[in-house]
Amino acid sequence: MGRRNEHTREELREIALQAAEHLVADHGLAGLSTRKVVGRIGYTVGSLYMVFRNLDDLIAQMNERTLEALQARLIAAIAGQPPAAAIRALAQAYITFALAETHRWLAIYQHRMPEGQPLPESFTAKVTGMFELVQQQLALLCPRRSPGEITLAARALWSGVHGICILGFDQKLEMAGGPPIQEVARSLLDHYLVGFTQP
Amino acid sequence: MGRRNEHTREELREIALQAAEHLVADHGLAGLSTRKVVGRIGYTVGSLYMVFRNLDDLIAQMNERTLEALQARLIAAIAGQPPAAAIRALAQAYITFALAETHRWLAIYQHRMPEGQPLPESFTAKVTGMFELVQQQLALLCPRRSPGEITLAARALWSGVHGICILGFDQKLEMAGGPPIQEVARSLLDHYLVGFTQP
DNA sequence: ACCTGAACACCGTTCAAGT
DNA sequence: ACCTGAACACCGTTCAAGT
Repeated sequence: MGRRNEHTREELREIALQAAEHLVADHGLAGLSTRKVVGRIGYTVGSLYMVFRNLDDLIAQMNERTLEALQARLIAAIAGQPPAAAIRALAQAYITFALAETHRWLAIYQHRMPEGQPLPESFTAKVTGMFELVQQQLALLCPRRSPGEITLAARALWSGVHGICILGFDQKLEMAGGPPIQEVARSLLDHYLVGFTQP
Repeated sequence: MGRRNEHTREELREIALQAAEHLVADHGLAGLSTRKVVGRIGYTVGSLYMVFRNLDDLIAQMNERTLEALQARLIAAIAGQPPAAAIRALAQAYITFALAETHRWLAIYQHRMPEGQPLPESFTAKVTGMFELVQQQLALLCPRRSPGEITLAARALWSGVHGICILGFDQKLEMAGGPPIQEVARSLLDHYLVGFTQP
């Protein structure tokens, strides 16, 4: 036993995160466990703790990678678009990602750090960065509005789109026969922006 | 052992649900377990399965009671209010409940039934009932709008308010220094309704 | 230094056995 | 009929021991 050195620390981290992502994509966050991760990569439980502080740390790092993928799609979606179209493109890209990567996207919000422990700063930084994409386009669209008003509107719209996705996937607000979430989001943006862009 | 008959089935169900509610209120859904529930009520694990199908069933029933409490507050909030004020009152009452009963309210959305298993019909019925409160007030406010438009608007607004609460409590969209969620919700409703009530 | 695997304290669920 | 408590298969985490 011991000392195999088939992988560097960084390689071990990478294959563990990939294994975790596969497990979550297939069975949701509840289907993830340390033992299943190491089972997939041919290591034993203990070795995970060489690379991650614990399971919560692994999940946080996995979710951070999901955020990176999401942000890349968002940035691609607004490329070259004027502000009004960009805001709609951001919402649609968010929904498209949530629809395509449902389990991985859900895991971002399902996971909660234990009581006192905060998320790593790099994590919150990525969330803030994504949020600023909306804020920038809103500021371009409504140059007369104060920074405070822009922040408020960005939060209202982004939270709104997120809520539409969350409740759309839960069985909680059963969508059977209801309007598709793209249309709900479009309604939210269109009507809100009418009110917000007016004098 | 066996055969104590200190409680009827219904009483056992009641004290178990109360114990579960206390555990969740104090430590969140993650702090709930069958063993902790029976520890609190002086029974052993096996006895839980006389009254609940499994832990998921217990949680679903607990969440249904939370929905009942929430709905009661919502109904009280709109009493005697004209439609426009009633819609704002619904949003504020939802936020107030989420702020006061954060863990129990979060548990409604954190819990997910295993793969195939759907939520009991009584559960989805209560969600639908709550949702219809919004729909009714919107229909009163905008009698010209078609039922389809009313449904779309109700879903957009209710999902929006929900998303504002969810992201407000997550560290995910860090609220530090940001506007309070009541104000974000007010912004969402005000601007949306300007656009929606216009010709 | 790297990795194992046993150990520990938990967990959900089942079920033979007791009253 | 009601309830127990042992049993089973899982889980996250730690750490002495091996190379």
